[in-house]
Amino acid sequence: MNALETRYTQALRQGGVRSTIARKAVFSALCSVETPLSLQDIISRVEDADRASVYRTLELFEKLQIVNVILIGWKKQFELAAPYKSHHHHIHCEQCGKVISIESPSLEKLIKSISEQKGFHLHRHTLELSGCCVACRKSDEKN
Amino acid sequence: MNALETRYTQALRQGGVRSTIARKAVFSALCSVETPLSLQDIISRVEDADRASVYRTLELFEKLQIVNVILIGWKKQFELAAPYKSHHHHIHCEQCGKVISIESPSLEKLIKSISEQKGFHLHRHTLELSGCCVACRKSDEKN
DNA sequence: GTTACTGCAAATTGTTTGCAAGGAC
DNA sequence: GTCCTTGCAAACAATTTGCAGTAAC
Repeated sequence: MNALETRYTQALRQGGVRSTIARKAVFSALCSVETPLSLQDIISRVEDADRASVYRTLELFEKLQIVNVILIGWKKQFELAAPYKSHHHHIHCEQCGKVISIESPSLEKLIKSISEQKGFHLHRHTLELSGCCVACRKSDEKN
Repeated sequence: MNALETRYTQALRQGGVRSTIARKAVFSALCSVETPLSLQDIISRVEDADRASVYRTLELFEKLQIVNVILIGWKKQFELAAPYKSHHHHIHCEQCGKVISIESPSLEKLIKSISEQKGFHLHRHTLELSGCCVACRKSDEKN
């Protein structure tokens, strides 16, 4: 069992819930990819758990802050939250669908200070950018 | 017809689509509120349009950049985009559900410069914060 | 052994589609 | 008058729920 898995098991225990095969399967599916997955993606990758359990598991994981829900285009997608995966955001190309990650300490600092100004204690946040990548702009010029 | 409606009508024309009663009804519903609305909210507020038309209309509005789709908690929600409504983001309280708006030029500047660094031409972006507001923190302390 | 969790199947809710009729231009 | 758009109803897909059996602790 690696460090991530240990941390995951502890998180469940601290949340007062059991560590089960179905939950582990969902966690592993999310661990095995770099990009976010939709609910249907996860359901089709996870043989060891029923559809209903995947729904229940993701809802739980979101409460326990094991995963983040994000909206890419029109689709809700899931990915591991920090500290299971480093904290980051995404920018996705509307033309080719490519998704790349963004990490920016100064951005994080600014977001935190804005929420404090508003009197909030910040728990989580999501930022999604979309536009057109270099490659697509170049191929557009050619045509 | 006010300035917003004129702009809206022009946007449809420029998009090469017709200005219809159903579309106007959806637009008006979004104009009449301050906070974002879910699909079901919109369907129930709009008497003049069928469910199916609301779906088709929102898809169109998103393409034409008349509305933005955002994720608040688990729910996809819609609201008017700039310039129909000033560009802003949200912070919502996980306890009482209150949603307040955020406008920050320095944040916008930073986001723009980050996407340029990544070689992207930015079309749109969403930022959603969530946490706990002052009021809820105070009432928690009492209990 | 106890009780939380799961899978299954059914119920419910959300979304999309085809097509004839109606409305915008 | 043309053809885009709508409403309707039906098909389809996604999500939730109840419950008996199973597995975690």
